[in-house]
Amino acid sequence: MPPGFESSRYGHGLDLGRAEATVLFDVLQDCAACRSRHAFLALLPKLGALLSFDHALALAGRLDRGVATTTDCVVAGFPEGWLRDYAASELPGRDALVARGFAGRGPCQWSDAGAGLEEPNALALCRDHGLRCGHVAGHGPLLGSSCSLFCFTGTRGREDRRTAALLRFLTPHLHLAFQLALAVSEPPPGGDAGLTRREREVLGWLKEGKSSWAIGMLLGISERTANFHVANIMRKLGVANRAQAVAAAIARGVIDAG
Amino acid sequence: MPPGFESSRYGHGLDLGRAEATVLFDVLQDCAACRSRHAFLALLPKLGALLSFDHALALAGRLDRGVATTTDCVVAGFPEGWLRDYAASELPGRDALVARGFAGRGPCQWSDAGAGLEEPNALALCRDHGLRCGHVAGHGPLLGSSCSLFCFTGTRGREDRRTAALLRFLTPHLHLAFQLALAVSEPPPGGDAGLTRREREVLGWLKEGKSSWAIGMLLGISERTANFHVANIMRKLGVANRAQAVAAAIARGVIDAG
DNA sequence: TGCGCACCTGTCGGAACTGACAGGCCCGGG
DNA sequence: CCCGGGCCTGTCAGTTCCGACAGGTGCGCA
Repeated sequence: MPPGFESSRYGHGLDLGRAEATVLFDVLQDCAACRSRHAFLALLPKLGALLSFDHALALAGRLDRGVATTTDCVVAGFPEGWLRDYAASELPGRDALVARGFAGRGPCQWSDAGAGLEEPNALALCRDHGLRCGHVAGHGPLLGSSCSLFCFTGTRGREDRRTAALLRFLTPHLHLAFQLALAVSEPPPGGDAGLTRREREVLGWLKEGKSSWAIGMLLGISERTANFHVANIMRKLGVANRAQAVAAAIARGVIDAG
Repeated sequence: MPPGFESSRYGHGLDLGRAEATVLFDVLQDCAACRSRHAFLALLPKLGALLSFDHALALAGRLDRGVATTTDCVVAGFPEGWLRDYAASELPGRDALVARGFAGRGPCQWSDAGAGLEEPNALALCRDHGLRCGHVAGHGPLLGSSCSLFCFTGTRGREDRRTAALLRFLTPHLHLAFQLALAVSEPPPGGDAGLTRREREVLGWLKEGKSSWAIGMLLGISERTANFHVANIMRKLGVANRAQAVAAAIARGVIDAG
């Protein structure tokens, strides 16, 4: 009998009631179906039944040698004042909470964040704005190179091990949902750009660093024809050279990075 | 009160018992934490408690103008004979079940697959090998361009609407788990290849199709120095030219396709 | 039968890339 | 203090790319 069965409640270590289990299933379904910023935004309030918070914030970005760079964000109900003060502060780019989140070091809550959290961080600013409780959880890069950070805060809220366990469970799903939302919300302009099979084939060899002559050999056509295909590829993708063509083709999913 | 609460069982439309709900949570946690083919393989048997099957198969590939190409697969317990016969048949590359799955057209089971499913497909072959029940579910490209297909079959098994609903719920999570497993199981050789900040900066402009002269302008250095950085990038990545450098950098996650 | 399209081939010249030479400045660690 | 590394600059020769010219074949469709 699996360990979870010993408890009268559900989820390994999550200690969920029946209503919460149903909400969680709902949220997980939404996570996998998240295809826009709006869908992601709509997903956040549902978490309120599980985590109990007033405001939520999701950041996407990168962590490079300990320095966190934010590239995108979705805000759900954070106070205007807080946002303004945060932007005006020295925090953006140096917030230790963000760096910790992007590193995927596990959830962290206001009550335990004080100890062991480097300065500067947004904790004091949150308390100044009356956001007395909160959780931050993040995730490192997964399918792609982008990290995520999720912050749930407000005047009330539970800060216990159960909530931490729930966040630990949810964060990877939220990360994937967020990445999906951001990836799909900016759809590649023009899909596959109407590239022909031959042109995709040529792109595949361009990606491998082959010269026109080599591509001609590989495809059994003349070097000139390989050049002809490359020119058409560049024209259709609207790019200036082969390097950009490869990047654009990968970005649009015409070929994969492999 | 959300609709799910009206039922004495859990999950919107999934109609799960307590034990099944716990298994499902467990599986979902594993999905988000899946980092290797082995982890994905270990995840499949757990589904047995929910779907009841003997053999499982996961395919990754692409769908191009209705033609499915399989690039990778993970097999859990399929009979040797079946695999041999399938490989020897005309099916690989033309199996309508695979094409349907890669198109993400929703789960499909043996009992209803006969009607409306194009030929050729693997159904007859499965029945020949005594695999009398089964489900196929697939998913289109999500974070990346790769599609997934999951096949659960055996001599026994439920083929009802509840199982279909469960598969519909699970498939996106399985797809992401599978993509994660494949993406991470072949780690980029050498990580960031020891590229310096400047070199990553140059790569970012290469990706945009800038010439050496333009990169020099943009970075406030001479054209020659830009060339110097490009040469070092190509040497470190072990590639032949800029186009391949861009592809390799994206594949390794040094820069993103953006 | 004509039309569009994918695919193929050729030449030419200027621009860009690639690799190898040789050197300079600045900074941190042994 | 020297050494290594990141970063910067230069020259030179050979290769490759890129755009624009002008064509040919085969296939499906109206």
